[in-house]
Amino acid sequence: MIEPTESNPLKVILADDHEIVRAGIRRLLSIDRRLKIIDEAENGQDLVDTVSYHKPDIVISDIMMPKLNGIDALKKIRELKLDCYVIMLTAYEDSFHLENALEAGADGYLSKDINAKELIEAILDVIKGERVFSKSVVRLVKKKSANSSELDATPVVITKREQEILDLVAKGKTSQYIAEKLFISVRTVESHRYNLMQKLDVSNVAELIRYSILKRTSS
Amino acid sequence: MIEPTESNPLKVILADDHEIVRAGIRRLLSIDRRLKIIDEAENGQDLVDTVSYHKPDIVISDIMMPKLNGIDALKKIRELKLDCYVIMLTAYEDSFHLENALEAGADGYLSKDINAKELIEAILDVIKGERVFSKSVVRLVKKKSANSSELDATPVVITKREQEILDLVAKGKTSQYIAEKLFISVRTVESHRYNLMQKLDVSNVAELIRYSILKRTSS
DNA sequence: TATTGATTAAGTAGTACTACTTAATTTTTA
DNA sequence: TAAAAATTAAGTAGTACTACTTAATCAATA
Repeated sequence: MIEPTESNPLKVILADDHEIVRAGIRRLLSIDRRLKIIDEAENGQDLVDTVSYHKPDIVISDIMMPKLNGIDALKKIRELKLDCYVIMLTAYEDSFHLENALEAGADGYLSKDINAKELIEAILDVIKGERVFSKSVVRLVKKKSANSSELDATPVVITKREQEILDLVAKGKTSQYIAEKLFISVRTVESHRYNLMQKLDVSNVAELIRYSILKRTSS
Repeated sequence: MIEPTESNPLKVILADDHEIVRAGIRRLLSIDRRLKIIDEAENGQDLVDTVSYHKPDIVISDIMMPKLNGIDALKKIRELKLDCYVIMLTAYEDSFHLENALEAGADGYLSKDINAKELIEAILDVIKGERVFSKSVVRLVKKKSANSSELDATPVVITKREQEILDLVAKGKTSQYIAEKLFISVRTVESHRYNLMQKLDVSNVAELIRYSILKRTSS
């Protein structure tokens, strides 16, 4: 990719199901004339279609979207060998989504907290072939790469029992309730909760729920 | 509606995005020959379409579905004056969804924990013109109708600040973190959390998040 | 059958959340 | 500008969750 210029700008496609978010990104990117948003998509299916049609240089996509989520859309884009860089822009700063995104072939994984300057820099870096992560995500990457030599890709395996407990936790049930329902000790439930959080690299029920709800939406 | 019989069974349509759930309901209803499932839908849009086409006697629908959620689908069904009873079958036992469902014109609101006998009875009751709620939901209804004479319909209003805090809570942020981010006291954040839970009639962060995520999916 | 993985459970300790009240200050609106 | 609503904040107390460890039992499988 040659250096983008005002007369030969980067072709960008945005994907997010919320008009507000798209408007926000449009706004952020509007300050740099080297970037041109050529189309937008409000779900993963639209995204795959518009990427096929427009052949953009770069895609900036949300993860949680109706019809087809961002990660599955990314997989399709890679399958179809549509040559473009893809940055996931998301509210989920956990290693579960990060890993899925990387595995699917994302070139970047940025938090929605990002500002204009950072986003534009990230795009330009990605175009140069680099991978970008927002600061808040770096620590997850570090943690992972410290444990593994290069690409460990240890898949997160949630057992049947854990899934059962996760579902109840996500419904707002207390450990006490879950214990009674499943005829096990409160301490056992707590163990499962703890193990789940370890596996998913989160530290509270809120993030646990995001995982459980998103997983359902994505599959 | 005349009494359904084996030779003249009730026409039922199911809507749920998960094949597993539909299969489960099919199973539950299969024991009563007076009920016949004539079609299924896996999202709200499909549901509206199939109801328009098939004119069923009764619809049993999930709330959280892609494309169009169950409540919005119900609204459309009512708008289109498609004459049928609608029971929401859901995992969300909170007054937020209950109220939305009732407001949209639901004839029943049942928990997914229901068993075959209860479900069949509920359907037959609804056909007689009654409204049905599963036990776990009754307490919510009671609470509401105690305060209000008949139809209070006090809308739940979440202030800007509360929304801001809800979003952070839903991201898994602690009160400590939120306080620092918004330059307010931890106790203030806790007050907002408490008020939010009161307004939404829930008692922990898990249910709070369901609300916040679902609200986003539904609007 | 020996090993691995799943499930169970408890110890210990700290942190965060939840419940409910009261009330002062802003801000908004009638 | 007075009244209402929103935001702030703290008191008090209890409950639930989170962190990390160790370990027994059971089931599957190599």
